[in-house]
Amino acid sequence: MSTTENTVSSNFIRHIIAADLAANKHGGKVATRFPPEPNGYLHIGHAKSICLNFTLAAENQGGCNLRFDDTNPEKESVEYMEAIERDVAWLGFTWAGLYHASDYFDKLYEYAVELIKLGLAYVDSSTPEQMRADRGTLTEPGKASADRGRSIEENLALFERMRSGEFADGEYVLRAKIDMASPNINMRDPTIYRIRKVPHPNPRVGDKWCVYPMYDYTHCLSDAFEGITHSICTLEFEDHRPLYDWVLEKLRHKLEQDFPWTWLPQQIEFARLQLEYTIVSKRKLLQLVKENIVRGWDDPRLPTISGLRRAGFTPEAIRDFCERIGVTKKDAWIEMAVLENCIREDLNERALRAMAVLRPLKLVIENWPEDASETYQLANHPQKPALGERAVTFAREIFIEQDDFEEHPPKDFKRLIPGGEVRLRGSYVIKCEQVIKDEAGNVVELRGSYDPATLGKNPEGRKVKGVIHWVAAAHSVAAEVRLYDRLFAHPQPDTLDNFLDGLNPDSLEVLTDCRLEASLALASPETRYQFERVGYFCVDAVDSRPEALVFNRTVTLRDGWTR
RNA sequence: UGGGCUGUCGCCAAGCGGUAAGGCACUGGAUUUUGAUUCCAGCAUACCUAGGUUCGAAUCCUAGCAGCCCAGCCA
Repeated sequence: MSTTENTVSSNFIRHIIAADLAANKHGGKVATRFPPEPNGYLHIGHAKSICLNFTLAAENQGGCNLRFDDTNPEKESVEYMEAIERDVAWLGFTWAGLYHASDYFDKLYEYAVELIKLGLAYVDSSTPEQMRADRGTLTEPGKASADRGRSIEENLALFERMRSGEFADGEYVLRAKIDMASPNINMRDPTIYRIRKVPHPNPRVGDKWCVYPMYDYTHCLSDAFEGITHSICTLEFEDHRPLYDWVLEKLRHKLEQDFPWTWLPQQIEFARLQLEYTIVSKRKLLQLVKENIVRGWDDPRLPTISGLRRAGFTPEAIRDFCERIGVTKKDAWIEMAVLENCIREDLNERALRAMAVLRPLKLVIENWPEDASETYQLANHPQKPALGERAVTFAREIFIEQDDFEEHPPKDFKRLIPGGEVRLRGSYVIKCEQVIKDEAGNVVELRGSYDPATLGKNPEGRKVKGVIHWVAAAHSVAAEVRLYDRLFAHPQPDTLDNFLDGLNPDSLEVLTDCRLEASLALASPETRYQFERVGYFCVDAVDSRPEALVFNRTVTLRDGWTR
């Protein structure tokens, strides 16, 4: 009956969960987790996973954990962990529990010992080179290492010595004993523990360990420890699912002993987000930051959560985007227009309007008295009176946008031309009487007149089509405005041999001579506005100061007029 | 050519044997003191291809074709 319900699109994971619930598979429970490795900042691709995991749990009265997948201390740091927590919270989600895979190291070790006792894991002294050679190829089976037949007792002793620090990095590894001839390379006796004599960033771990478990071994068990029902990850882990299930199945008896109330989790894979004209790879993002190609992880040109936030995106827009793009197993490239539409739609509703002249051109209203001024109360939002009004003052000398005057206008140009009339937004209709140029022929100033009969009403006997924004010179404040454009000129920089070749050389233009209407003088950091006829802007959270305002362009307004 | 996965409008995406939802983009037109917003209209006889089963197939079967992922002591 309702015509306003937002049609939440179905997806294959929702189907799976519905079926599991119907079959009472996990005692009617749904528990998920978002498991980032703290080796970089979160980006829009993570947002897709975050939204998926948290909403799936919430839709089914379940919880979603935030779990740091911190099993590789060489790449991870607390700085990243803190940034991740901040970003997930900013997106609007509350985790049921906050965990670290590293907090499971004791248990994980104990389970590894169990695997050895079961004859399902062995300590191998092969070098990385030897292991690679023994692994075989995509079409040929692998060969067994000489250590594969080591006795359980010997494996137990060696693993204990690995743990106690007797061996150097790389001297030994612990491997699962599965099948060197498996067509699935992940099953050819994967390494599950390696020696790394480095401290761990988790303060509760510190330098306690010098052997660290690998992802495949750690992840499935961590899921089981936490009672996760649906372990959602991206497509590249599809080939790892048999290993995920193998570990759980072999250790099932121990899990059932330690967690008698729980169940074995199931891994479900979906396609990761691919967004045109940008990059969502932590490695490449890190490179852009390290090489100073951008100004940090929160550079507004980056698709990081912190970059989007600084650019002026709202959590609501990002969540809306994640819902709209859907969840499937198909490699898909999302057009940037979808993201842009989401933020425009949100900001159109909530951003207060204001006038800002980005590239000022002086216009003197010659029939307006020297020292007179007039103040209007203009609506903060044309469709929402409830959002109030602000005062805007008009005077003899004003600034208009350079783009809004054309000496030789193209066809259908609706703005100001020599001898032509245009409406000043919220004020009078004015006419351009004279164009003043410098020696080089550049237009440096305009002289004009206003029609006193046009305030709040249309002139009689003629139509004035154009409306332009303006600011009174003496009633405006200076500001720096940063115009951001897509970071890459190439739609799929990821597919290039060197993704840096796809960079857009004009991704940032800094305008230092902008004039804003006076009401903006008090704008506080992170406040978002629509500069009428120009776009949505946000006060920069890092560099803006009351006496030196800095605005970032979030996105332009749609422009149906093709220049 | 080993294994795993995918193929519905320009880009996403519903659909699960009963005769192609929706969003973005695009194109018209209306309203508008933002060339914005809003509104209204249009936009796949067609679902990778070819066969087959069926009264009926995007949905089932068979054979192809195309694309993506995997040989870290990364995740």
